[in-house]
Amino acid sequence: MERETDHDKEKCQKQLLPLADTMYLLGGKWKFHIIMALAGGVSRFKEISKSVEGISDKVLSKELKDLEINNIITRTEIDHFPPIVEYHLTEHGKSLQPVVNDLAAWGQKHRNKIVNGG
Amino acid sequence: MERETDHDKEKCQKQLLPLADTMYLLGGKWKFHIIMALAGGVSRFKEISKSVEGISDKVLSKELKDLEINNIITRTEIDHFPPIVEYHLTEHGKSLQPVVNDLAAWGQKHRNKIVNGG
DNA sequence: TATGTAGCTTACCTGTAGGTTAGCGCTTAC
DNA sequence: GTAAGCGCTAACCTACAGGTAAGCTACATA
Repeated sequence: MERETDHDKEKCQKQLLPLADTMYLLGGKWKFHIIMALAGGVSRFKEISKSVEGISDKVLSKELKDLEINNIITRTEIDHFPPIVEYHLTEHGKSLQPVVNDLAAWGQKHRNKIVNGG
Repeated sequence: MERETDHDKEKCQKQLLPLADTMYLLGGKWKFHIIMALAGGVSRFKEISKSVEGISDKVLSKELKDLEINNIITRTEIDHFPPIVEYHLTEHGKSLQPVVNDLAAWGQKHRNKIVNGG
């Protein structure tokens, strides 16, 4: 019954919570788009909304809030009229980069598998 | 305007599709639980449903179908009464392991950051 | 005869992510 | 005076993921 190769049930169980966190945090339709826009040097609200095609102001605003709460981005208001608000990736946010790359790489491989009828 | 460090907008755009695929494939409430159950040596429907606490038959059945379509698992019917069906990770499915580990590791780090008020 | 079994499927219901539209404060530009 | 601009927010609606409950096959046991 406990005949597993290099697998440890406890360890797996423990992975599930942080995994769920991550998936929740990065899930949804827009998170990656936004993160990548920010990674690409875009920083102001309208710039992001232009860069992330199709997103509405409301949703963008909400997603940015989510990301800020989770310490992925910072929000800086500059006292000015019309308002200026800048968003930037935190170090923690930047640490997502390799994970995202791996995910994308796997996704690419997966795409080929499926398309080529693997 | 094109002043980016090691960042390439095109590359990012190209990442978004496979990224979306992956997130769609692994997203939802149960996929990881199921994959981990299978990775842990569990293979029959009822075993999985017991191992993945809280999942309903209907949802498990649907998720397994999804995973099969996406070539993450195989489904083998054994002619028998009562029916016996075995599910196993494919090589492709197993190749998710490192990605999942990275994701979980980042999630763990993230959890600490947030909990410790990073 | 009734009940339990494995692996589903069908029908139905609910919660929520995300879409649409509108409007706010406050200034400059026509 | 009125229109446009930025960064939101509020009100509303829809689609879909996922939950619950029941039923199917065909045999085995009580």
